[in-house]
Amino acid sequence: MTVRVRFAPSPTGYLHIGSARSALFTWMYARRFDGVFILRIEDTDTKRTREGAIEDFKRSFRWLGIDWDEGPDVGGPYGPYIQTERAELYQKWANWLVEQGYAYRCYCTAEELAERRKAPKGGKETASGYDRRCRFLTPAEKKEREENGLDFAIRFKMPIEGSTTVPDLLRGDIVFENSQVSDYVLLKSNGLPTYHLAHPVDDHFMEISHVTRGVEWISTAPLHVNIFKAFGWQLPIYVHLPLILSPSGKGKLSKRTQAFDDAGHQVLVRVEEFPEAGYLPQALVNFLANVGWSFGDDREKFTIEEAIARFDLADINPAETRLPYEKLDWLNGLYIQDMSPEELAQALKPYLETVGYEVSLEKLVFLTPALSVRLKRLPDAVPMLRFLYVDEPLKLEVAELTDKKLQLPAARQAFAEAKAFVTSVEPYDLDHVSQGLVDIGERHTTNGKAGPFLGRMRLAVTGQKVSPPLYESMLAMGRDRVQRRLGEALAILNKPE
RNA sequence: GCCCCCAUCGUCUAGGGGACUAGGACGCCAGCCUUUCAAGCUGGAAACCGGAGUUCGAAUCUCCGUGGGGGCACCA
Repeated sequence: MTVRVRFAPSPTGYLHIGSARSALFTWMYARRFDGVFILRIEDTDTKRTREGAIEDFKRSFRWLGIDWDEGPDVGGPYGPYIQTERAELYQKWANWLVEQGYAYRCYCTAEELAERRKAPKGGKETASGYDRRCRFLTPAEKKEREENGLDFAIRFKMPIEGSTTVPDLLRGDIVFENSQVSDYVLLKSNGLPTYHLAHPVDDHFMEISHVTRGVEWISTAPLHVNIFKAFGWQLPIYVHLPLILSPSGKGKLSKRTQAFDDAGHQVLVRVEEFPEAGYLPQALVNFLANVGWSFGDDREKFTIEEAIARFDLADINPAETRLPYEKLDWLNGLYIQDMSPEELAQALKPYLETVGYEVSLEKLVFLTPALSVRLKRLPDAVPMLRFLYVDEPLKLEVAELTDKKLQLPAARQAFAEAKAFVTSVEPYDLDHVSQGLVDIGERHTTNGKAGPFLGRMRLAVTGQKVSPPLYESMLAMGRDRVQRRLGEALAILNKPE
């Protein structure tokens, strides 16, 4: 069987991280089995359609590295791929269902329906949603409504008795009592289809082999199965993908969930938020593929190609899940370490520039190797590199410049020597600077180790608790500024107590 | 309320009747290393939701609870 799968967003919002995972799984499956991945736009709710949404989706997909073989701008033999452009097709098949006795016209207005829905929900005997009243109109009543030119929607005649089995790849057969399923609207009174009609029609004519969609569709799946049966079309393989829950586990993850989880991690929901937050697409993709699916040999970090080679929809864990954001940070850090100094410097530049730093790529490339291991997200570099771009007086206490093993008189002595050393050392490079400072440190600490001194040095030179390693930082700052800084440090140390 | 789905460490997961003393990862804790912070290395705490049943044997199969989730629109 040819694998033809699709991702079908409605252009109302942005690409949700959960949808992105569903799309990723679907796409991986197509790539694994040399299938076709289709992008279809479900824009039949014209009131909710947002200008630019389609472009936003595409941008997010491109960033993630998900490409599509058929779709709005690439075309394909099964187009058009935008549902509003297929309106006639849906109308034709809706009418066919009416003619064949599988569907009927409903003249109830939206207001009437809303009013009736306010009444308490029925018990076991009643189908949810709609009471099917227009299904049983007498010929006279029907004639009267037609003559009055009433607007109508087309509803499916759901079998009232018996049961319907929905085969699901991840859960096996799911059986529903038909009485539980309402006569859903297929074609709205404005002539556009609902999802319930568009899904069978499009997925049939686009020859979709596997319908991947969220679990929220399970409850209407028996309707879909019956529509396929009425049309006499072959049922696709249904794969209802598990939902992503909010970090608290209360309800699904949405734009409205809390901004931070219990561990203080930022809860990002829209794919487009990830690049600006400093996540790498490889890391996000790796991360998403690892939630609800696992590589199989305890490996957590893998390339998308490696994952595709082993991926199967049937291996997806059907349980709902939360996103372990702290694991994303860890993975992202690993991918940052994989970048070359040049790549990382380039990637860091925009973040530094947005806060107004004047970035020299050359200096950045020099510092980047020392920096990369301590970044989880790209913008983490901004506070760490502050000392390089912001020249401000040192604000430190004496206590911060001394140590148990480097008490006040020794600290004064050591810093004085360091200042003199920095002024005179030739050449001013990594080897000489490090040797000289280690030597000074070893001579002044009580334990004869440079460590305590070098730690105070870092603080004095960068003014920061967290920074790249000392020597690299000193070289990047330049001799003059380091000298000046050490002078300030000395002044603090020499201040009368 | 009714229907449906799901259930292993805090979180993401492996496991699908015996190889389970339940494995890995993140996070957490401790130690080592160390120029702070990281990284790295070593070690540690940490789970089969409960109860029946089937079976010589159940984390794995069945049932009943419980908990969580989803659905009950002329939205998708």
